[in-house]
Amino acid sequence: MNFKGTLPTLILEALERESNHGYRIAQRIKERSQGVLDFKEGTLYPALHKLENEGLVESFEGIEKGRPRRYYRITESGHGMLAKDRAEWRTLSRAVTLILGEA
Amino acid sequence: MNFKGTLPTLILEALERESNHGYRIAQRIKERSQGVLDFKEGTLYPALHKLENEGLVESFEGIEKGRPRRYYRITESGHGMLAKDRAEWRTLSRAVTLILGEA
DNA sequence: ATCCTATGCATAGGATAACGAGGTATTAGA
DNA sequence: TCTAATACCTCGTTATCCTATGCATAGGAT
Repeated sequence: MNFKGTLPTLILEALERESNHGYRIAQRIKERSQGVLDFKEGTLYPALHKLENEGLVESFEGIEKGRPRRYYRITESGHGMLAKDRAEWRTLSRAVTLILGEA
Repeated sequence: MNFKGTLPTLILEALERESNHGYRIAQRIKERSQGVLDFKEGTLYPALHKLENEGLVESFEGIEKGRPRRYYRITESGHGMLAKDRAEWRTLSRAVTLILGEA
């Protein structure tokens, strides 16, 4: 089960405190949502590349367990975008909840 | 500003108490969300036709101010779907709010 | 020793949702 | 008379997500 349009925001949130690599970001989203949100790899990696193209995240190479990993870190503009996205999420979710009934 | 994937649910909700025609449904969604949600006609009518194809709403012809209008009413299965959609909305919005922070 | 699962990254093809732009037509008011 | 609002509709484009697939390695089970 997933929520269209929220993935970029959730990725930025995942990178807010610490840099991470793609696979771990996806796991983190799943865990933090208690298994509800589960974005697939075919969705995650293109989204990550897009965020990088837009300058909202940067990637660098790291090594974990002797093997190369592609790590991502959030940029300045990424922090700004996250703040906007959070505000937008609140506005929209309140609007829908207003109509469908209290959560 | 809009929320991908919520339109069918919002349409069903709009028809829950009273039948209505397309244009009025869109206005209702906008009003009830205090102007936040604003689905365009190019989105609304195809969504309405799809719901009809799926048997979740039925249409009939009515007359308002001497001119024909296409009215929609929610069906039995439409009510069932609305209940499911409401539950799903709560699950998903809670999951996202859990990650992004309280509304 | 081999197989499966999980990890980890990536792309291709298809479905769906929404948007903008355009078309048609009527009514009410300036 | 012209414009805005009402009312319905379709088409082409873009974005998002999914499934399927490919490649590769590590660790545990058989």
